[in-house]
Amino acid sequence: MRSRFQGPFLWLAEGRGMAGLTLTEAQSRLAAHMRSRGLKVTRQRDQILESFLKIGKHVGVEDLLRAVRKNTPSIGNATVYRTMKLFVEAGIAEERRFSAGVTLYEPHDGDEHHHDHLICTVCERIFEFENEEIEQLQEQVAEAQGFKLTHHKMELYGLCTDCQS
Amino acid sequence: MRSRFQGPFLWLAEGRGMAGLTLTEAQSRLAAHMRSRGLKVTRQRDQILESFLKIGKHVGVEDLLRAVRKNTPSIGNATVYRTMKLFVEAGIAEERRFSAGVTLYEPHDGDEHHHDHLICTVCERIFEFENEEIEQLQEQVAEAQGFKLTHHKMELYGLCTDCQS
DNA sequence: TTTATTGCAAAGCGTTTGCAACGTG
DNA sequence: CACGTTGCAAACGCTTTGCAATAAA
Repeated sequence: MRSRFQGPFLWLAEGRGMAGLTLTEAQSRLAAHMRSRGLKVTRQRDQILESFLKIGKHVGVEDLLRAVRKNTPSIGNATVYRTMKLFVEAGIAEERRFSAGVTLYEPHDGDEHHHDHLICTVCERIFEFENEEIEQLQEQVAEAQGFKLTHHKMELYGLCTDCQS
Repeated sequence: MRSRFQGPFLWLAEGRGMAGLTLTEAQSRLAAHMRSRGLKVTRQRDQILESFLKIGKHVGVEDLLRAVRKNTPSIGNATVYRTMKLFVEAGIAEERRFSAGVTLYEPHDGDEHHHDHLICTVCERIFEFENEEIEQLQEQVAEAQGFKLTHHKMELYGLCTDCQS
């Protein structure tokens, strides 16, 4: 019954370039985080970081693992799981759970340039978009309830152009 | 490491009343759905429906199961899982996956009266809100990409009033 | 009487953990 | 050298499934 999740494909809705986080930038961010916590930068972590950024978009652990194994065949899945958590803590990656129960990671550029997702329920492609107006209204809603907002998730589901016919 | 999910508590942000879906309304909706599909209305399904609506807010299967067992101690968890899927198909319930990996169900009133969530990252309470302006902007964004919107999810995370001190 | 549904227990899936060997600082 | 990290396999928690018994229609 549960159809295997095929993809996901990412289509940039706004026609803008890919993630702004460069490898060297991420590497130094990681190094800083490791240093400050007494942790170590290992070959595996660096390899995972490289593959992760090369993919540059939403990735699940399974796909990421496959990518990393091209260079480091012996890597274990536990390492990837552990490392992605680390990346999240280091501010390099963001974890997103989509509706089908799929957990994906995506590069975290910084707090400027937040984007949300448009998801086609038929072909399961994921499109990105940004909308400053909505973000401001979200702030207002939060403020009205006395909330101090830290982050948010917004996903719009529907049929993309191709799947409407 | 993974802290057991405590709750969730629901706080109505707008001070409006609880879900508008009445038991009889839901029962007839269910009966119609069953009839049209050649399925059966059983004691268990009716019992689950009653407990589900009585709770009236976000429930996980575990909590719902506990509630139903007060009246029908012999009920199996598989039945609850299967029934909730059925309710979703019948338009009685909506499935929501929150970030912690928690899957919750909530009564589905109909398409009018959609609400979203404000979630405190400290106490994990979930507040509801509605904002028509945001909904309209979402429509605009979707339209700009040629999308036909069917539904959406929006979750705002932050610190609630109580947890800011 | 037919066919869907139930409860149970077993399997499934993605993720996490314990551990001994290993590698980094 | 000390101690964090790795890969492995086993454990985990939630969810789904196969099955024989049961109950709606």
